[in-house]
Amino acid sequence: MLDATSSYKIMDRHIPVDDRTGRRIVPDTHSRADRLATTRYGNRPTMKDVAARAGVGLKTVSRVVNGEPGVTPETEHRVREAIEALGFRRNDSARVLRKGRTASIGLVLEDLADPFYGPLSRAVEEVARANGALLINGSSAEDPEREQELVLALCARRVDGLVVIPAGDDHRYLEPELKAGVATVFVDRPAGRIDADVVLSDNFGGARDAVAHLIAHGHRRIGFIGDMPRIHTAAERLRGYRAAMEDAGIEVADAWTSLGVTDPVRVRGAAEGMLAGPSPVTAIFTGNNRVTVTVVRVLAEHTRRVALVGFDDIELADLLQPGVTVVAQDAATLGRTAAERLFRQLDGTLLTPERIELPTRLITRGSGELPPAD
Amino acid sequence: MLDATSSYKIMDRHIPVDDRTGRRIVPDTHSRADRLATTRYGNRPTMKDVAARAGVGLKTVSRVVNGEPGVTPETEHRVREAIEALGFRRNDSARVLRKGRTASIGLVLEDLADPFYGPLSRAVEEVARANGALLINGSSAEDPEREQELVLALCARRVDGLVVIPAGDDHRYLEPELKAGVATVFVDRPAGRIDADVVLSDNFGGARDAVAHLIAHGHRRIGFIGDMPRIHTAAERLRGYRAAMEDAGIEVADAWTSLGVTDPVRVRGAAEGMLAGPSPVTAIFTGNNRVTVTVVRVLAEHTRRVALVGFDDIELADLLQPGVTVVAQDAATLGRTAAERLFRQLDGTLLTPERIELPTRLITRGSGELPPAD
DNA sequence: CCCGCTTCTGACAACGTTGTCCAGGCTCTA
DNA sequence: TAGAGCCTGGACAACGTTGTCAGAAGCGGG
Repeated sequence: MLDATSSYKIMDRHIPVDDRTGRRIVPDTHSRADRLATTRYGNRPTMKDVAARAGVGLKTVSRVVNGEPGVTPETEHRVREAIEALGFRRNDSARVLRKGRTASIGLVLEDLADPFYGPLSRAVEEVARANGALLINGSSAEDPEREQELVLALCARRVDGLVVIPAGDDHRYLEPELKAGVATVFVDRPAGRIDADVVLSDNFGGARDAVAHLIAHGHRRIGFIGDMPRIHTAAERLRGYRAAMEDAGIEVADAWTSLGVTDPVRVRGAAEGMLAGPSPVTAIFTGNNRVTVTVVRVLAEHTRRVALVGFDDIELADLLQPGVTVVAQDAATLGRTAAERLFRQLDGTLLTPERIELPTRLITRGSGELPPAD
Repeated sequence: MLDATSSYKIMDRHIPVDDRTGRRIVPDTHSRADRLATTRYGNRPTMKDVAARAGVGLKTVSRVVNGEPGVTPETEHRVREAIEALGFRRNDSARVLRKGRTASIGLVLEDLADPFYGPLSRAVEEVARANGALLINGSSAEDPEREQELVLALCARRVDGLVVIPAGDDHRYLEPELKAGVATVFVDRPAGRIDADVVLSDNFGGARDAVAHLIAHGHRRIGFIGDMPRIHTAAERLRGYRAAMEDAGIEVADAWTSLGVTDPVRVRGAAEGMLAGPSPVTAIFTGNNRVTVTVVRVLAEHTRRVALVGFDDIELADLLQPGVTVVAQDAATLGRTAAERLFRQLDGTLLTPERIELPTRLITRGSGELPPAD
């Protein structure tokens, strides 16, 4: 799948090639510099070329480029001139091969376009930058196979570490990589069947608080619309919902919960269903931001006022009528914490995997404080 | 800055090291396989190790790994067993060095956390994936120096191509890279002082339409709040605003335009300023999504109804009272178009730089259709 | 039985960089 | 002025992979 050879044609830059050896043929000027100047990467100059032009040894160029001591100012000047003249830039691929560290980390998430992941990946990027690393990014689209494919492609690139928001629930395929020293932190959902660092929100507690909040405002018939329970966060939020109901001694009717429903059309259907019938719900707890947005739309079309608390904050939630009460999780902190743990694994100060749970915050804006309207 | 050596310590995995040579010391079992098994990357097995274990030559392993023909099923089976047993994974860094292509592209944008860039980078990622490439991501934070630093770091990694949303206005530093064959496409804003592919929205036309829309609804005193005119999009939108006003024969008062203002506090101040005074504006045209959001908040606090059209769509804009009329640009198409052109550059079918302008779309939702309230 | 052909395999060099180590020239001191 | 020690510079190998090429083994036909 992710394979360099088959991907796209190598652009031939119209340089004659020796049929037998495949080497580039260059007019032989009998000058060492000229012969050396013929390399690949679209004929990028190498240290060898710079050395030839500056009339110094290869290693001396390396020393200048890397700011190592032991080069006279005069020599350094000549080298710098040659670098400038040729437009040389060090090839980090080769450097990586030699040094064994790529100074890059991989981030696999569900969907870059989801507003929840924007701040998260930005936070990871900031930490990476502070540690001199670049960020390689990929979306799994909630597909376990694609997740694995991406993760392994990143491992083949020899990223130093991985931040993974898992789509699947079995990560044993990562065992050889972990053993080989690839630092790994899972975020938002725990890893499956392996022992690894994980940073998550208190999904259970947040959901329980949200539903308890609705109960405290007098609701008894409370609906829940969430994602597939296969997804850890969804399962935890469902568990929180159930716990709060049970704490209040309320028996949950089957018609009140709708699981595995996220696309707008089906969410709409689920919401309509709960609001119809002989004993409709008077409040809805929505399991993530996408569901919340759709339910807000549905409720806006209804005359009866139905209370709503959503998991995840949404932009402009305070400007709606009524404002949308939410359980907010801090995506940026999630990402920052995970990335920081990653680099602590890398510098060796972090040894045993831990599970870190970050608190959520209930933000009341009106929709969650509406009384039941029977 | 982005330097592999200084970034973080290499984790010592408690393997004794020869002080003189720095090589790992391994109990000498006099077995070739055992000696070969000692490599780097946290002691990852290499093809050499696999070869030794399978009792075949190095190249045969390479053939199996890459699915090249000319290996008997029996040999292949032995090799695959060895790969499995050792947890071998091909080192793409070495592969890249040998092949000269990294099958990765770089994306430099302003801020991953900005909702406008989420869909854009997702679209770029999709195209990259379809072409077998990975995506390396970085945020410039609207800082030209940081943009350059990032771009050059990506070039040092030898990404095959770059998609850049420029922060600066001088990209001559890219000339050696372009000459060396790094495919490059600029998005959202054109490159400065170099000739390169660029994909942008019709900022001028969109802004003119937006303001003309307000004028058509009877407004004459129309304010504009936008970003620094140093930023191309901001300048174009300002130009569109001016053009629409001029077309209608309206002279723009100094107090009506506010430039270089994006942080919420100052936007709020600018908006309040326009709405106060002897002849306040009756409508505001906001230059980007962040400004729009703040102005929506400000207007929500005012009793007098002020018309509003914003550049960029915002989520839930239809649910506000009134719905927010916007000029929407299609971030995903922007990204997809740019990435597709990038790969067409790479396969050699695209030769001369072009400027592509994508149309914008005026979405009327209420706020832009309010009549003037003097 | 030998020759030539095909099929499979492996030795070797190369990609561009960095780490090691040694040579040569210099300075400084006795 | 000779010897020790330091500084600078360069030759060389190695990182893990792939491309080239040639050798070995198997096989059929003359």
